[in-house]
Amino acid sequence: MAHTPVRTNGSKPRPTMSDVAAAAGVSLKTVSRVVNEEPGVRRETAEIVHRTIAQLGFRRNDLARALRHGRRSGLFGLVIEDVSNPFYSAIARGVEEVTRRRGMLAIAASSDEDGERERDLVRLFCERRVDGLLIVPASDDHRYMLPELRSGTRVVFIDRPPGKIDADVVLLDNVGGARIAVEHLIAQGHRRIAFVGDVSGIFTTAERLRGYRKTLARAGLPPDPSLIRLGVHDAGAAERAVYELLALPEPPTALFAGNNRITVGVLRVLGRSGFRLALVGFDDLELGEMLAVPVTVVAYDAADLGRGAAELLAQRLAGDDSPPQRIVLPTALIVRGSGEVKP
Amino acid sequence: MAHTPVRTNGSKPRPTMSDVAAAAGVSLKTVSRVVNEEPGVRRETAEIVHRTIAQLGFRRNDLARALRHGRRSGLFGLVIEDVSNPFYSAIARGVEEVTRRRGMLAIAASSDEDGERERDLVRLFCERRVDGLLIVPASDDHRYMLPELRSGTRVVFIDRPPGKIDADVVLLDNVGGARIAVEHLIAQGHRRIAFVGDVSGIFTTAERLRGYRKTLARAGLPPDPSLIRLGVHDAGAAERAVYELLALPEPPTALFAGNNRITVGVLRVLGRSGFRLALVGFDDLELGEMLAVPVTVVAYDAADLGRGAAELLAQRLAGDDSPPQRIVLPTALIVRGSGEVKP
DNA sequence: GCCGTTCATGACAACGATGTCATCTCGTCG
DNA sequence: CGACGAGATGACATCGTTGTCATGAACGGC
Repeated sequence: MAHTPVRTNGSKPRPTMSDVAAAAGVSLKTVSRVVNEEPGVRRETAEIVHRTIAQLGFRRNDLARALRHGRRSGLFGLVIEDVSNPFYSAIARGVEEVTRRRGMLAIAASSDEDGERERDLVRLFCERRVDGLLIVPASDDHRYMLPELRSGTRVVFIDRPPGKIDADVVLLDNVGGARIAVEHLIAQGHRRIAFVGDVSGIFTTAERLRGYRKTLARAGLPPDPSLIRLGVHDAGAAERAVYELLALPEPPTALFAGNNRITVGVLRVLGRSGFRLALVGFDDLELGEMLAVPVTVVAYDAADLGRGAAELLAQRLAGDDSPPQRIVLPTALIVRGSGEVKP
Repeated sequence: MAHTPVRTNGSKPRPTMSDVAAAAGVSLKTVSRVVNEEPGVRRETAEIVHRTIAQLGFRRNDLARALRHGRRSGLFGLVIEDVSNPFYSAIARGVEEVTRRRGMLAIAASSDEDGERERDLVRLFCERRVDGLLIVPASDDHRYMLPELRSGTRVVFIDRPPGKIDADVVLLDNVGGARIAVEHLIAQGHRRIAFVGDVSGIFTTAERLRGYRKTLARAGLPPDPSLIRLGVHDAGAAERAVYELLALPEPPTALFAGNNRITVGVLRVLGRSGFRLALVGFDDLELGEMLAVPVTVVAYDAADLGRGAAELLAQRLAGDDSPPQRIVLPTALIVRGSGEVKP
């Protein structure tokens, strides 16, 4: 335990360029030149300055630096539902990969699906003069950020399109994902395929439902409203929905779960009750292959959402003023067993 | 080069307090007073200013604000291994809960277990003048940050103690967790209990190994070096280690897995081979109860690590200069089945 | 009616960095 | 030998905000 003691109370203020200049016997501007590796400083002078910097432990103040007119803060602001949710933290990771390459940083914060919190975060981020915003929408009206956009702060939306404004957005192919899921179940011979989804007001739910309906129609299967359960918000509600479906006069033989929480609820019922029911879920599950019922899912690369959005944002900041883009990322079916149960 | 502000499109620059002052026909300082809700402004005047602010879409510039001497940036810097890893993102969530309550924000970034990257991030954070740092160590020598600490930037370490400096740290009770795991296996009647762990140089591995050894000794069970496998870094290596253990002349009847990656590897072997082997893992697994082999684990609240560390950091910034603390958070056994297999 | 007090407001410097421009010192060429 | 250009360096304003102090008006007490 031969530790160097941390001296915290007698904390000297951070040295500034002026301090370095004084100690090195040069002018402030010369220090600035050395720090920024600008030309026009004699090698010897630069060395002296470098030594002094190391000796004083000088660190350039990026706050002051960004203050000068036209300078950028080098920050992206990321608003997601919950930083601890694997889907969103994967997005954050994707964003970080882009910011890291550019020597930037990202501030992430959770909106917890609260529109007001989203607005608060946007305000906080703008007060810190982030160069751009990346937002997974929690509110359905984004006109409140028009003044920010006019002031040059750029924004790219992720996973859901913005409400009432036109802006860049990076989405998953929700319709296509639903299509491959339902087509897979149809190919196994199923004719009565149920859909359990979250509140239909949520963009992703609506799109997945749309894909489900379209695919059934294209296969010539008659739509049956009793097989569609919406407003299912958590695993518990999903369990109840499944029991209701199984209690129908003509129960479904297959089920398409609209997101991972619902898939978990369905799996609980299947694990407990021993019902035979084919299942394909949207969103991959960690350890999906090691579950008691290995689950077939529609998967995608969530980090790509973050990467794509951050790249687009960077492109916008670099001056790209083309019309707003809508980027759609592909989904793929991962076959593990639960979706291959025959009717 | 003429001074050309970087402005991406035809966007107007953000209005400043001066702009508001001019438009409202008052002085800059009066606007400042209104914005900061300082006393000494007539209600009427304040109203005019508020209207002008709304009309121009003024947002106070926190960069400029933080520049004034002694002001805080209102930012915490969080260095974790990987923002997309559930353990670390839970920590980030805990930190966010604290910063949110205080109107602050946190910048999180991933060190990817790279000591050099950790130093880079600390440098970046300090250049942005974060008020404090929260670090899950990736390097084993933190003397490099002594100058920062002397300048008043506070730091709290998470999950692993710092190297070669003395500072606050919030840890899990690794020894205690190992103890309850091994005691549980002993209580089931096991006498040959193996330990599979990561590189022994990692603090958490060393502590868990220590707890394992101590508990065996206290139970009067002879230590057997052949039952200890270290340097196991991923699930694949864990699989191989388990096969080796099972091939011993006197194979173990129970196994304590040092972390979640190892637990996954062990579960794969158990799922495939049908071996009977009791298993307790350190770290909970998502959907642990729904796995083919429901897994008994040593669990804890990772968010508490973040919360505790952030609270402590805030306390330090508020002026607490007491000696460095070591906070140890409890762990608990979650019994699900895999640990209750009899010898 | 004068003076001291309070209250509202404003002028100005400072924070730490960078952009602009001036100055100063050489070596070199005519 | 003197003018000149190039390279090195520095003085100073500036970014947007807040802290300090000054100013000016209104007001009450004597």
